[in-house]
Amino acid sequence: MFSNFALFSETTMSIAERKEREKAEMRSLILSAAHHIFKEKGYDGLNIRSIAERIEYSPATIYLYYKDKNEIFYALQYEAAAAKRDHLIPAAAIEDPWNRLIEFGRLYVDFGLKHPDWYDLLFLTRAPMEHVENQECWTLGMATHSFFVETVQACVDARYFKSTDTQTIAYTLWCHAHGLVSLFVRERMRMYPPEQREELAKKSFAMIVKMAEGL
Amino acid sequence: MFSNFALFSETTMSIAERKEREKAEMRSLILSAAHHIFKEKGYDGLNIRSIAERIEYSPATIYLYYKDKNEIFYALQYEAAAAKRDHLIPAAAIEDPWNRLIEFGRLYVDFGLKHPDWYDLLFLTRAPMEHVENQECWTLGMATHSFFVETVQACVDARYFKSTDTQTIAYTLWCHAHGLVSLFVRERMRMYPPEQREELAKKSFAMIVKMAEGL
DNA sequence: AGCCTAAATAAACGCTGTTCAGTTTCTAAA
DNA sequence: TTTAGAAACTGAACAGCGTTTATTTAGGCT
Repeated sequence: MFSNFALFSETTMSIAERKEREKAEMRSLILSAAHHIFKEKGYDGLNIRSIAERIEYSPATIYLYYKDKNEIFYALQYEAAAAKRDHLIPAAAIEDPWNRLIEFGRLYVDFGLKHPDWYDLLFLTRAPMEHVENQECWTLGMATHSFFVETVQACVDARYFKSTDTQTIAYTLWCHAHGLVSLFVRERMRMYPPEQREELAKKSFAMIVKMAEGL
Repeated sequence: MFSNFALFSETTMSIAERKEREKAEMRSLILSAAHHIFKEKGYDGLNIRSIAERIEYSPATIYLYYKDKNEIFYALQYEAAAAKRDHLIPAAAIEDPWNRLIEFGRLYVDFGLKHPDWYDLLFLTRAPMEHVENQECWTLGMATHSFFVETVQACVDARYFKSTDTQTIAYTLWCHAHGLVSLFVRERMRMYPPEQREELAKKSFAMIVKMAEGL
């Protein structure tokens, strides 16, 4: 009757460990399936049944490992955040803060244009943002953003700007980069001829750099 | 047998006119219902059945007046474009191109923050953009955008900038404003404390104006 | 071997956009 | 005024979605 309270035997322990490991493996199996489908068909083409089919389980099984589709969304958003961080890492090696800032910006835009789906997931998708603060992806995103702000701060400290309002400078530069990428990702560049679009983006990036020099 | 080819009688004509009028009235009835539901429940809360219920027709009837949900979406997008144009109109009265440009930008951001749903519909919603070029909303949006570019051109002509690259200047300013609004609309300002957000937007707008002065 | 728990699933629910066969309403000609 | 035909409208269904439930299957413990 009170067997629940008995200490675990060694075999029980190892079995419990295996169970836990299997649970984690199943979660990552589901996630990697979601990842693949997302990359192939985009977020719209991603649904529970297609995940289930790919891993050869029933749709209901998914719900034993993820509470709902949002949890999968959060996990995927974490992958996007990691991909973005990895893409930006090369900039961190640059010592001069000004050059680091420029390269960071260039890589940020580059990431957005090369991986529109990831960017979309991170910054453009409607999601239950009320809960995202508690998610890993949020923490990671904040860390990357902090790195950006710190680089701006380093530029301020090194007197690259006249202005010392680090937060506003960072935010303003981010707005530009985010706006630029967003117009591409959500296909609002159609008002420009296809062959002009990328050039316009490059010119605009160069222009914001010039503008920032005068700050 | 060939009665199809007979000339319409006068009564037939007037009836045909009434029919046409009724058709147009029905279309606008559907659209205004969609408009209301959209304003109350947002785009996600808008569906064919809710429109049908509101106008007291069956869902199938909707399809006699609009090909599919996308056509309603386009019509709604036109309303959003019209609302945006109306919001920006006051700027057109300002004679000095530089002040006109600033006010245009201020009103643009103001519109986005005051009507996030409209802004979303215009610039952030995933839509079958392949066909939107043929829609009225696109024409209207292009006209408003042209007004913006012309204002930048007027500033260039009046030597407000050293640079003469009108297109890139306009695009860069647009990127900033669009990015700023997008971060609000898609709730990515959560990394800043609520009470700081609007102030940051204002400061950033002031900063981009300052930056533009040095162009 | 038998019991209990945990894993997996088939089937359903309620929601969506959309279509179609069938009914009702209206109009034009006899 | 009657009647054939067209036009307007709708109930019911389909296929797809996220999610839940009752039930079956499998695995580990006594």
